[in-house]
Amino acid sequence: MPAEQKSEIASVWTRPRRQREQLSREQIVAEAVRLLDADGIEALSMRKLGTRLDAGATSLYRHVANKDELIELVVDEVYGELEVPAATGPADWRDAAARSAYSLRAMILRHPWVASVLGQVGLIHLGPNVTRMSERMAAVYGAAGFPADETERALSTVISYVIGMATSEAAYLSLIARSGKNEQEFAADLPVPQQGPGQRDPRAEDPAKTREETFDYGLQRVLDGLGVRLTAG
Amino acid sequence: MPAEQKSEIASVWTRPRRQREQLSREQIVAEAVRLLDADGIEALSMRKLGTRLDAGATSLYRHVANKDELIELVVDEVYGELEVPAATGPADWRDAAARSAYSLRAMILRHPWVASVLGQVGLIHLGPNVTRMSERMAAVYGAAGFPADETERALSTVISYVIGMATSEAAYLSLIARSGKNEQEFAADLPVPQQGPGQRDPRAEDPAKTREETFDYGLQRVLDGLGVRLTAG
DNA sequence: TATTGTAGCGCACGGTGTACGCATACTGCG
DNA sequence: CGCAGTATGCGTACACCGTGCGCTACAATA
Repeated sequence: MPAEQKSEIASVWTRPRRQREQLSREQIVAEAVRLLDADGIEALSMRKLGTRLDAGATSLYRHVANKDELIELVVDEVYGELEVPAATGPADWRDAAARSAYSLRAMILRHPWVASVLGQVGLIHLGPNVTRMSERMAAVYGAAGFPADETERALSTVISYVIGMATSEAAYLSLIARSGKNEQEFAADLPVPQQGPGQRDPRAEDPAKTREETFDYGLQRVLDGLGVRLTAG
Repeated sequence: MPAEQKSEIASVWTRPRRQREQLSREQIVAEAVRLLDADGIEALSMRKLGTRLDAGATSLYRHVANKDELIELVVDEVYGELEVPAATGPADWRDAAARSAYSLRAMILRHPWVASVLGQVGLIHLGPNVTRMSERMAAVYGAAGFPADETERALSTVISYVIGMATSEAAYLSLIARSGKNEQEFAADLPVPQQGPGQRDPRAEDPAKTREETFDYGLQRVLDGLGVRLTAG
């Protein structure tokens, strides 16, 4: 039968389809993080991601329900980078809290796109890494000696501050990245209000350091405020 | 000539185009806010917005450079809703700061979509309302009596905290909105770890109030921490 | 070997932002 | 009043997006 023969011929021409190494969810998520880090959130499309993995766009849907779920997975992935000290006791609380806060800030600055996603993704039904980090941080604050029912609020306070500050830093850095300049050039060209023509803004010299100092200032104030509750109790 | 006649006939059939009231940037922005409040960020498209204004999608581009610029305008618009007390002096600082903070939180909860946008829009080149509010808030902190060079950082600290906390609240509320339930039902169905079967989570009774209390707790701690710098100086 | 499940993919659909050029309406001038 | 110049709205088109559907080729099982 010609039809059969034709299909045989076609299957001859169609190369025997070398064994494609299988896609996996881990692979997809890892490549998505790379793409996001390189090109930002608006550059993430299923087609581009598929191409990077030598796969068709729709193949990804065998391992991921949809794009939103992929983003949840990706957020959980980077939460896995956090370093939260083990809880010890009241003496070390402030140090451990500060380390956690710095680690969270560093993660957001390494992956500025998380900032643009945290507002849309509720952290409620997120994955194992988010859960684990939350528990570890809760343990740190639990061991600190806050009045009962306050440890959760204390933790939220610090996390909110860090996320708020780091988000605005990340947005700023994304803006710079899109402008093509580096941070110092960008800051130097920024119009600063109320300033004489001759004098330069001292902050323009090392903007990254200034950012970190601003972050640290706020963090210390927040920890000061929480510390009052500690000693009072 | 038939061609001319045809065009005349066509212009007869073509209704003389009743005077369309002009589109204006203000109108577009106001309608965009309404659409965003009603249906969230992912529902905002130029076509839908155009339809709501009885206009074609591309007509909007006469008044707005592109969608990103529209979003910047819209963000600036809602910043105009903030109520920031006039700066008076050290005695009133804490009250004024708290009022500003509450006003900012309320604005974000009224317009939960801003939370999902703050991470992408740098607040650097934003519009008159953002500028004005920033200046008013800076004045409040400037009159408080912080050591020189600290007022800006103090302000950033509080704003970061409020934005971080309100963003997570907004994400939570958006999630609920998508689920169709109301907040109380949603909270009741939420799995809460480590809890006996008989006892109910007391927070489930009035989740909105619990959220506000959590916000206030953190705000008071932050203001406490800043207050230390005040009295020390 | 025959069967059954599954990973990958081509195609298609409905949606998006927005560039372009035309037609109409308004404005300011003679 | 008449006309030129400009501003405004819009239809069309393009490239891209997320993703449902059904086909094919292979892996594992019976």
